[in-house]
Amino acid sequence: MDIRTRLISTAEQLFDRYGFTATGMDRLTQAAGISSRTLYKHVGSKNGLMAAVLNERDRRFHRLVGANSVDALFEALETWFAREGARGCLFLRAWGETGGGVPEIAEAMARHKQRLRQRIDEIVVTEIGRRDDELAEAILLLFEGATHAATY
Amino acid sequence: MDIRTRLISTAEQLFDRYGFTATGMDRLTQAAGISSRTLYKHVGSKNGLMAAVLNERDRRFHRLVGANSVDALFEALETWFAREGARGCLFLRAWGETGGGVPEIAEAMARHKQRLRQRIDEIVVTEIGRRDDELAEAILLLFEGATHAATY
DNA sequence: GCATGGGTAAAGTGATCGTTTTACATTGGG
DNA sequence: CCCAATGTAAAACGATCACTTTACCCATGC
Repeated sequence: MDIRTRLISTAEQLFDRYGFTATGMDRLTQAAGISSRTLYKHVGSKNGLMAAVLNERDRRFHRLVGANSVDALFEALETWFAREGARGCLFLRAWGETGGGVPEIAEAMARHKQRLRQRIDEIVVTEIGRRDDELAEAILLLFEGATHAATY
Repeated sequence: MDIRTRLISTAEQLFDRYGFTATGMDRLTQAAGISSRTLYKHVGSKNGLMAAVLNERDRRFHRLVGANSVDALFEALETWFAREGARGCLFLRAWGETGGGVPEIAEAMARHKQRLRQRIDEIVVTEIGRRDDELAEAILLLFEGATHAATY
């Protein structure tokens, strides 16, 4: 596997499982099996790594959630939980742990949520044949609620 | 104001605003205007402080959410946001930042979520005159969804 | 045939972490 | 009157933080 891919995938697991701030770079390099020098050549900084992890997760998320029905959307979410566990939205968690003060992370989170909302808008259109902002909002709330309630 | 109260209320604000792990004890003692020795006499450790903050927040939360209609429940939530801002569920955030590995924190979070569910069960009974687990679950999802979607 | 790019290992940077310790004020009750 | 409780200020604790540096290895390609 490509070094950068392995790094980001390892980091995603550790960040998700133990938290961003609580996960140190030493633990990260050791788990990924690379030297710290290589890590910094690839992602520049811890914040850079966090942003890279989020952006990669966003791509993977939207690959899974490509369905065009509400049922399929929530089935995809359950598949995600079964595969990777449910510990809340990693984007919100990253944003919260950094106090919203890291631009690259705040942007990654904003982009992700915007795309999620767009995806739901599209699903609503294919389901009922027209836009419906209130319906889309309700589905978004249920989706977000399921994401977080699944942790307990 | 009582020292312990001031400490816990200050800590709640800083934890909420900047994250638990990212908030150091120096910053905390300085903001609360007490010495670190006094802090440790009162709460024992940082984990103890986090648990104390969560338990105090749980009490405050249920004092606000004492309503007995669904509308009043969500109005209370909006009041909460207006007063303190919306940065996601502080219990889930604490649990996530500690990887679920601190018993006092995991228990505080479990207790809070259990009480929330009970509160919703009671509201359902007063609204429709009988228990309805599926309805309660749906309301819980919407509540959890609103809590987190309000951050963006 | 050797320069170059991409990797490793490991020590070192200064800062900051949570926590404890030392030494000293203040204050209320027996 | 003094003892015990409760507070402060400030230094010190070792550990760990994110990150950089030094020195070296090894392949690939001109």
